[in-house]
Amino acid sequence: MTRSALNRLGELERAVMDEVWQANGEDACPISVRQVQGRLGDARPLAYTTVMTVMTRLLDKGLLTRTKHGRAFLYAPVTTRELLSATTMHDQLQGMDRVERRAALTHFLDHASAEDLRDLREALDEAERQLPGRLARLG
Amino acid sequence: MTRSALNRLGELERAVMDEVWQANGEDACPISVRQVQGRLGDARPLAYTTVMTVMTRLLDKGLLTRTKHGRAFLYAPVTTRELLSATTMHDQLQGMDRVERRAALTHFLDHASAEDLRDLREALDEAERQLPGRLARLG
DNA sequence: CCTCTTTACTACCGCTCGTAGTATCGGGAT
DNA sequence: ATCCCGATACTACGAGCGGTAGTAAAGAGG
Repeated sequence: MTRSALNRLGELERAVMDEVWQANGEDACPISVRQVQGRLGDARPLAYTTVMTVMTRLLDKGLLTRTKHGRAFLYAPVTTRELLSATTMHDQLQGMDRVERRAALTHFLDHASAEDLRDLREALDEAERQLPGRLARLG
Repeated sequence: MTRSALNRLGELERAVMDEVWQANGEDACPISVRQVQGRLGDARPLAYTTVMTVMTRLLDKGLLTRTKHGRAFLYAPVTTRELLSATTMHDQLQGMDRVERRAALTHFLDHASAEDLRDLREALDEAERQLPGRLARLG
């Protein structure tokens, strides 16, 4: 699951991942190709094989796992959307020096909603409470 | 400058943008194609026309501007790397409900360095100090 | 006017993604 | 045991993008 691969998901690939993630949230995972086709069906009528091809590609990219269940495979997401987003956010800061990172973070907050700022502060408090442990764990 | 276009920059396109940004930091902007070719040259020897093609594409994508200077065009970045990163970070939260956003932010902090957490807290303090003004400005 | 640099236009190849057909295979019903 | 149905594997194809660059044209300087 290369980092670059994750950001470069196609439109349909992303839509399929969203359906799988949503199914996961409804405890409807692992999920079959047929079911994903059904979920997409309302907005996007696609051939069964199209959905299967996309899901196989997502499997190759390491975003889905599958297990055989009877004659069919059932698919489940390898990671959560939230974790993936967080990783991509981090990637955006890669290769910057500290000054630039700060600037980027400041810009990020400049355009954040009041809700996000509040949530972020709480999460930050929590993260800092756990930081000593994390640093110790890292040596 | 579509959002999707920004995340989907190719390897060389990204390298060219980095050179232009760096030149900008050295007050060496606007910059010519020839100069960018020279900056890349050490690590990546490319034909002049290759660099020009890429810079024209970046112009089309809205990431560069140019002004004629004598017979040549001089290019300058439209936005900063930091702002672009911040925008992409925001994009990662798009389409999530509040619970998911919070989870994503928490994951983000879980993998942040101590330095980033410190910088983020300071930036957060600053952002919250300015928040009332921002909210008022938005109506 | 000739030459050198720069630009504009065009091209090509490899890869990815959306889309799907065909061939095959395995189970359940008869 | 056989036939059928649904699922999978394999293959394909066209559009678009990105890396790469050649060629033609245009303009400035000698």
